Amino acid sequence: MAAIRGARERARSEITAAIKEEARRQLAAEGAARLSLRAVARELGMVSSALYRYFPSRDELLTALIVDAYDALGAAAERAAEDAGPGAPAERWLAVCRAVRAWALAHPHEYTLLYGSPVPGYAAPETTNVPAGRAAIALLRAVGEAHAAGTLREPPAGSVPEAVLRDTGPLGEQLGLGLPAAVLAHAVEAWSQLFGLVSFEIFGQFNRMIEARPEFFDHAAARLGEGMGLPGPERRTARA
Amino acid sequence: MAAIRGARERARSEITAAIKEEARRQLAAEGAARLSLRAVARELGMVSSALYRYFPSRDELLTALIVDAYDALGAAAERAAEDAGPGAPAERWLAVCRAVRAWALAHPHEYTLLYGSPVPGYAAPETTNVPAGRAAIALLRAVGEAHAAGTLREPPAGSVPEAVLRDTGPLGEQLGLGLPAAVLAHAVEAWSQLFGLVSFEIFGQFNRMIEARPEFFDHAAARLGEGMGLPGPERRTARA
DNA sequence: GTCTATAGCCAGATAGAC
DNA sequence: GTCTATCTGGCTATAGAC
Repeated sequence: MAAIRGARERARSEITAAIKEEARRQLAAEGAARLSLRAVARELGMVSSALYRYFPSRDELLTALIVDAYDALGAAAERAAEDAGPGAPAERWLAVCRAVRAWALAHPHEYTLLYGSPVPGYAAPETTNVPAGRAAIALLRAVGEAHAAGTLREPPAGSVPEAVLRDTGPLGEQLGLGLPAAVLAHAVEAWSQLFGLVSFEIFGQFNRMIEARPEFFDHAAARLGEGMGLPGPERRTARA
Repeated sequence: MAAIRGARERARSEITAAIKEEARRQLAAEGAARLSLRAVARELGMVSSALYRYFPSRDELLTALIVDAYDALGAAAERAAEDAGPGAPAERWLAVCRAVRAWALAHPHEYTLLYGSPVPGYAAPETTNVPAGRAAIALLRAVGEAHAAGTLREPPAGSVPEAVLRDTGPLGEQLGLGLPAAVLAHAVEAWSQLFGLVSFEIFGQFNRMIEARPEFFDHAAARLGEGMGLPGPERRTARA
């Protein structure tokens, strides 16, 4: 009985995985807005109604794809942060930035699902919030480490508007990384700007303009880190 | 005869405008990927085949919408640059940034058409290139002015990778704004980062995180200008 | 330029047999 | 859990009358 349930559950999870895999292929070909349960079923040799046993609606399938993608991106970011090791926040920042870009280039359609245009008529449920935060937190840790070590150049007092601090203050407490509101404001700016760089590359805005994209990205991402106050490579030893 | 042709052409351009207007409404409701000639025709009380007299295919209609949107954004950016007047590049930079954001907020679905996910199966023709450049050029003029006035803090020699300079050098000559390759590299970085800020706001990534969005944007955009070497407001008089 | 009609497709979702 | 069948709607695009 237990064995049967085990076999059934394994079959179920294998079919679920196959559905998601095929759906990701369709994401590439048609885009999220035109993801079709019927087409997925057709490609898998199933009949469309059978799919409803695995995903109760098209939107649930979309949500599953989104959660998977956020988790994959988050895992890539966390791995890069760990590999970079502690003690060199600017290097770690850059490593995580590179990991984000590398993941986006390797999975452009999933990146598009996360950071491209919203899908009309679809609203992501709250369950996507935690996976969505993973990559951001991996980036913020590099800043948090520099702050904790006292090597972070902090924003001049009064330079960040009060209204913004009222947003980032509570956010910082919620994150629990010990980041002051002004630093977090700069970090959120850098975070969104980082995704501007990646999105422009993924969405083709650099076509016939920038060909040296890895170099361009590295340079821009490193400058983002500096702008946030991370100690530059040349300054690190002088301060340490 | 001439009057008849005039009337016919007026009717034609009025219908063309009505089609585009309705198509923009659909863009909002369904997204570019699901823009449907039939639905547009239905809403206008026309029959779908009649639309083909105005736009030979769905893609041509999409191209027309894209060109119109780039032109509207470019015009808004140029107007902001003119209103800001010469002599204060940082203010002009900020004014154009604000104009880009304001246009995006006022026309989120057209912004999405331009800077969101690519539409699967659609490739924009070359005719979109010139309109696409207008907003970027309006931004670059602020930098060019500071450079011409000698108030621009230029990137340290050797700080921008050679491979990037090989891209931005020819690009700068093509633009004819007299910008050195290294400055243009920083400008392209800032340009893409600016759109990162706008896209995150338009696409909802700041929901339940940043509420003071105008202040947040102004602060970030001004810092982008500073990072590009534009003279800060406090430094301007000291240098002039 | 607009119409009807048509070809040849596609979709999400449900009912009920097995 | 999968199947057939069905409902109800959608689409691009073309042919040919008017």
